[in-house]
Amino acid sequence: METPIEQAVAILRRNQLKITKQRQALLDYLVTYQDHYVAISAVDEHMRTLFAGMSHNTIYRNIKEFETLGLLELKAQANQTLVKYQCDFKHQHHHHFVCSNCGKVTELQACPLDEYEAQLPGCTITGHRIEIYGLCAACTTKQAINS
Amino acid sequence: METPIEQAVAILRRNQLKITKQRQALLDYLVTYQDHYVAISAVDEHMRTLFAGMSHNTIYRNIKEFETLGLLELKAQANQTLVKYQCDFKHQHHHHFVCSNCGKVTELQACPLDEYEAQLPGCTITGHRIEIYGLCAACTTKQAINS
DNA sequence: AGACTAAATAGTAATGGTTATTATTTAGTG
DNA sequence: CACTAAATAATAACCATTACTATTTAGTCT
Repeated sequence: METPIEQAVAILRRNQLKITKQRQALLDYLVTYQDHYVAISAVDEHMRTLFAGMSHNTIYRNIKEFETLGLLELKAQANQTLVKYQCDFKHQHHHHFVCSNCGKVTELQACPLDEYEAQLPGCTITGHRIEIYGLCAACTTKQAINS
Repeated sequence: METPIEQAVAILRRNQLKITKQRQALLDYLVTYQDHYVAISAVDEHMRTLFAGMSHNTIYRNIKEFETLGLLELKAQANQTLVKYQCDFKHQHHHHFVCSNCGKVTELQACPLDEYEAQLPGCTITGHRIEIYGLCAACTTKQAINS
């Protein structure tokens, strides 16, 4: 039974990337956010307090590399980019519900792409993104109590 | 038969916003992109060549105001924000197909929200976004010819 | 174990989209 | 025409991200 980090390290090796302390530290941190999006700049700040002397460049570069390997998922937001650990190495197709209070991500089943495809004759579909926003069950309950 | 700009101006008045030269110029420009997303920074650059002395602040502030009025639609992208004129003042619910070559936006019918809602017991859904990417019919044809 | 080499990193500075600040101007109103 | 709140111009600042380059290091080969 491989841990997520062991799986990730295996993927790095498979792609001839060196297993540096910095990359391991990054993975260790990101794996704690498997189902939440975090701002890359917050990851940057955190890593640089943990390891004084770690360079911005290293963090941003590795996050991008990890994304191309499928280890992470990136998402553009106003003024910054969010990152989430991608535990699903099989790349199963799914979509997301994102809690706007705590940031928790829930995977959703079902995909209506076929229905839309029928509305786009002659077009070439290369990708799509479906995202639902709101409060997760826990945050919905909390909100009800505090009001 | 009101033009889109007349409609927009009416909305500004209705919200006690002043009809300035700058706002009119912005609307005039944005209305030419009714079905395409443009980078706000590109709008900024364009407006400042057309009207020397127009301030960044004025452009960004007004675009945000227009968005809250429902005149525009904003979309976060890596490193910048895109804007699209929202001609649909009735706020009919729909989703988008975006051509990644020419930027053309096609509105799509149908929304699978109900299906997803059933997967989120106890949650509060506040919004959602569905976007499909690819090449529009015209760009698909062009690509076929050039290859 | 030691040497080698390409890859990775640190340290620093720059970039660029966006926002803040404040004095000045202006649209709408009476 | 005068008045006033709102809007703008002209900066400068902010801050996430990227660029640059000298130095270090992981992996490999003896």
